[in-house]
Amino acid sequence: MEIEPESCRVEDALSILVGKWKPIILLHLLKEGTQRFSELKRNVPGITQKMLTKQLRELEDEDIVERVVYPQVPPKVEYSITEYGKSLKPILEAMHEWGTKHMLHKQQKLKRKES
Amino acid sequence: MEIEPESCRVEDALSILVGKWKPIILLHLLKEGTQRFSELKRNVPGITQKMLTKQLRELEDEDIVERVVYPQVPPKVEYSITEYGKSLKPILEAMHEWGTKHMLHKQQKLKRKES
DNA sequence: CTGAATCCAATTGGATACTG
DNA sequence: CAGTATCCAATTGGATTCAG
Repeated sequence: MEIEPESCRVEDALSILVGKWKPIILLHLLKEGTQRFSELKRNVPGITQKMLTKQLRELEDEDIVERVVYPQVPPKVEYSITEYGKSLKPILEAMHEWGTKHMLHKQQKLKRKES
Repeated sequence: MEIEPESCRVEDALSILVGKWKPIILLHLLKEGTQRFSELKRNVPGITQKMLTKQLRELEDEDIVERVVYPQVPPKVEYSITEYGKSLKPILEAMHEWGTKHMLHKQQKLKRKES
């Protein structure tokens, strides 16, 4: 089946995934299930609080991620993938698979250049 | 199958597709086959010469697009998707399909808010 | 613990003019 | 026709500080 360029919705899916940390955040939530803010922060090396908050908010706005606040002191906030969000899993897997092959492709290209 | 977040290659695939005009350029090349620079420019409404050049160069660097220059005056340059580049097609289709559903999802969410 | 606010650097995209 | 070059605006990401 052909996609008509005029009615292309690739960008709409793309915009959900772009953001320096979104794929890895999603993978963690898919793998470990519900996680607290601090757990995610620990699991995603290098991310700052601001960025983690921002990326989670954007995913929440698109109904990909659910945020549950426990009104207690100190605060406890849990994040998880929604059922709807899980529909992204095949796409993430396809991209991971393609990306893995592409890394090999680039390595081989580099080797050809060297010799 | 689970993707280990530590070895995630989603970003690598993502980086090929990101860029304001890349998906639509790829769709045109997939649909119409080989196209001249000026044809692409006409087919992608709103794009500037600079942007078209830049996006095509980036796709070429990743071996997704092939560029053939005919040494004549006035110049003629043809672009096409490589065989390797065609391996992206299933991903583009999956994203288009997901994106289409996501637009509906958002519309319905909006309607629920209104009522 | 979770996050908002501020300030700044880097990247990306666009308008325009010029060229072989 | 198919670019390059320059300048500028917008967006994105990061470091740091403050707060309930």
